[in-house]
Amino acid sequence: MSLVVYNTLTREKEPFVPVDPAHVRMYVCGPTVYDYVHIGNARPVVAFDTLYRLLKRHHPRVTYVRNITDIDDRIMVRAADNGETIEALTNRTAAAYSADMRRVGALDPDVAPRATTHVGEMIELIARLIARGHAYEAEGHVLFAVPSMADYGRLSRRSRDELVAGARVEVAPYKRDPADFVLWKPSTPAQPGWDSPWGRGRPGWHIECSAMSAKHLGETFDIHAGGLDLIFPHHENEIAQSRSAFGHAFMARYWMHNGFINVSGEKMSKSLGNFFTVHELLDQYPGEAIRLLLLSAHYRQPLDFTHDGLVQSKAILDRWYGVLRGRATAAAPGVPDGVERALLDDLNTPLAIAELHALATPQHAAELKAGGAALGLLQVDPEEWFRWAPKEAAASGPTDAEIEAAITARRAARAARNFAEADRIRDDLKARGIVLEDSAAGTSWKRG
RNA sequence: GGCCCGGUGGCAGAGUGGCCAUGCAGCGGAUUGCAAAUCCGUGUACGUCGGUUCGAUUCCGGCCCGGGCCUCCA
Repeated sequence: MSLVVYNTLTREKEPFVPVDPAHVRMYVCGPTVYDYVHIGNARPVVAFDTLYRLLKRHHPRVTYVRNITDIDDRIMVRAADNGETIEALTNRTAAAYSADMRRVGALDPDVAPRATTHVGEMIELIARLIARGHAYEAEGHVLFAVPSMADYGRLSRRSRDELVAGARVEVAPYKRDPADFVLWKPSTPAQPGWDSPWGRGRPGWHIECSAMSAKHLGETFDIHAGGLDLIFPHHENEIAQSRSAFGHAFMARYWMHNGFINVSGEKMSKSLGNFFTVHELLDQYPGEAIRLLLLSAHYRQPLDFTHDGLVQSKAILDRWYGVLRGRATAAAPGVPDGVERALLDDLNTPLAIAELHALATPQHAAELKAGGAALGLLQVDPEEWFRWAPKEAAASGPTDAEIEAAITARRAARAARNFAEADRIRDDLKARGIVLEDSAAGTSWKRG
């Protein structure tokens, strides 16, 4: 069994062959940290976290880099609006991002580089592009000369001419070619900036990923991933920068892109305002339910976001944890074949989930847990899972001790065949969000 | 206008040239003091019109519908 991935560069599924078999390297574009991320931003994190886990099972060494963009005009605007420093804003938001991503079950990347600590590398890269005739200085800006690259546009399958013809924005007068893009731009004294050979300024959007991937992964590497909307211009321009600077035939061998989360058929986005932040969702649903929902559609397909979908995901996890409950199950060694086979086929997580359903029986509990691990699921103690409650209910609902006391009282009532009282206790708990389940072994409960 | 993706049963969502996806919901049953949970059973699904084929939801073409990108965007 070997991994096959869909490569945006060729628009085909291809066998995954690492550049260096001893060391697989992947880069995923992370967030611009000016606010809490929405669930759409969490999709690539969860999808490619699943890929990271898979790669680690099949290769001796994997390095996963997920960057933090902490210099950007939106950050500058937001910090000014909030009356806080850029550092305070980006530190706070980046910390919230890491915490939220952990709560949806994502492993930490091996390296989480920040743009602001790599400005030196960016300046070096830009200088290199100028020296090689791929970039030029104009009015304090440095621009990448798109016509200097013969096959610019290969990833997004657009020609320079098409881009120019379809352009929706005004072309800055200092550009030699309308398709040229900014590598470095000047800062006013009030704006954050760094000294450079071209004066005090700050980097353009795309250069950071070229600089940071080269530093932490090398001039070429295996997988570069992110959302569909990054294909153009972000990834196209990264390729242009890195290949032109280093002279290689490719930057990353495989380009993987996840589809969008939709709301009522439309892309979830900050500008449309139709988004839910992961942070607020985590008050209402367990992170694991959010993760399962994100994995329940194939990563390249659109996924319609609904609260009902989260409720369903939680119900599925309740069932699976119900199988594990009271069984002190250790995960079986390895990953069940069906699950692994599904994942190796371009991360077919919905099929892997179907395999998990087939394993959701008492006799397969150990495999269920092992299969869950491959998807980053089912790893907490079942009792802990069933004690989870939405933030509000957790604050106002009965404590574990109160529940246990009520169950004891009910057991006494049942023993006395006082079913009216037993049912009253059960209904009372139900009204407070606690569901009781009687079995031969006794009564268990869950927060529902 | 250019370049891309999609349209599968009530809903979610895989997949395949001929046979079961899977889950949720619904319905029937078992079990239960009653429930809950669990278990068993239960569905003429593949946008549309043509073509290729012994046979197409699956391959090819047209059309319709929806979505995305075209320098803020996961």
